[in-house]
Amino acid sequence: MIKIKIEKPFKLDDTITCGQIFRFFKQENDSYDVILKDRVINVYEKGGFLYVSSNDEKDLEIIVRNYFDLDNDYDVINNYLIKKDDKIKDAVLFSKGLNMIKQDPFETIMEYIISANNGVPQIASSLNNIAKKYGKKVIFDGKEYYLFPSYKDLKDVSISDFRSCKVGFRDKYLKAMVDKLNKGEVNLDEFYTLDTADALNKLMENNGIGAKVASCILLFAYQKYDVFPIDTWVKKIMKSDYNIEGENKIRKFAIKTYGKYSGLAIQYLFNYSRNNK
DNA sequence: CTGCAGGCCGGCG
DNA sequence: CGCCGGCCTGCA
Repeated sequence: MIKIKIEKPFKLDDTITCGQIFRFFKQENDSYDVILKDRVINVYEKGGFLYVSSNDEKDLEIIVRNYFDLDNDYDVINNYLIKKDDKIKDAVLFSKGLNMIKQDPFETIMEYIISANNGVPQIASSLNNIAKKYGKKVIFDGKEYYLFPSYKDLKDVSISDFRSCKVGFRDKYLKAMVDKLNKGEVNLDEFYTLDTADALNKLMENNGIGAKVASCILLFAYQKYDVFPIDTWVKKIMKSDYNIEGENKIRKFAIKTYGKYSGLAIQYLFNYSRNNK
C-alpha cells in the first residue's frame, strides 16, 4: 500500500466513472480495482490522499501519478475554458478535478472500435472476454483478473475468434488493426508526434475508426485535447444547452468556442449534465 | 415482438 | 459529395 498526497484538485470517482475507461470494478468499500496495462491496482481517496495497492508495487507511485495525470496543471485549461461562456463555466466549476486518464494506446484503440454503436456494459463485457481469453491472468486481493493482451498476443487470433468474444460486426476491424500493427504498417508511437489533424486522418484510414472513435483515441490515449468526439450524448447536450444541431455545426462551434481544449470542454459538459440532473 | 445503444461502412442519388 | 439502410449483441 502506498499513499500519495493529492496536491491539485482531483476527483477519483468522477475520473474513473465518467466513461473514459471500461475495465474497473467498484468494491464494496467504495474503492476501485482498476486494470492497467501491466498490473491491477486498488485505489481509494481519503483525507486528501490516494491509497493505492497493487499486485506489483514496483514504481507504483510513478505509474499511478502518470495514469491519473496527477501532475498536470488543469488550472491553465480550466481558466481558459471558464471565460468562454456561462454554461462551460458552470460545467468546469462543477467538474474540477475530473482528469483525463492516460490510457494504453493499443487497448484504447481496440476499446473504441468496439464502442461503435454499442452500449457501455456490452463494451466492457467484450473487452473482458478478450482479456480473459488472451491476456495474462493476475491474482490480486484474492480475485482473478486478466490484463488486456498486446497486439503481439493477438497475432494469431482470427476474425471468428474475435466474434466469439461477442464483439459482433466489429470483429473484422479488430483483426485488421492487429494485423497492421504486427506488420508495422501502423505505428502506435507516431500519433504522439503527429499534429491532431494528421493523426485523426491517419487513424481514420482504418476500417472501424471514424471521426468519433479517432477523437476518443487521441483524447484518452494521446492527450490531444483539441479533438471533439461527437456522439449521441454530445448531440443531445448541444441541442438542449446551445440549440445547435448537426455534426458539422457542432464541430464548427466547438472549435471556434473551445479551441485547443475542446476535447476537455465536452468531457466537462458531459459530466455536468450526467451528474447534475 | 420491435427498438436501440457513446458509429461506421458502403452504396446510391 | 451528402444521405441512409444495415449491422452483432443484449436488454427493455
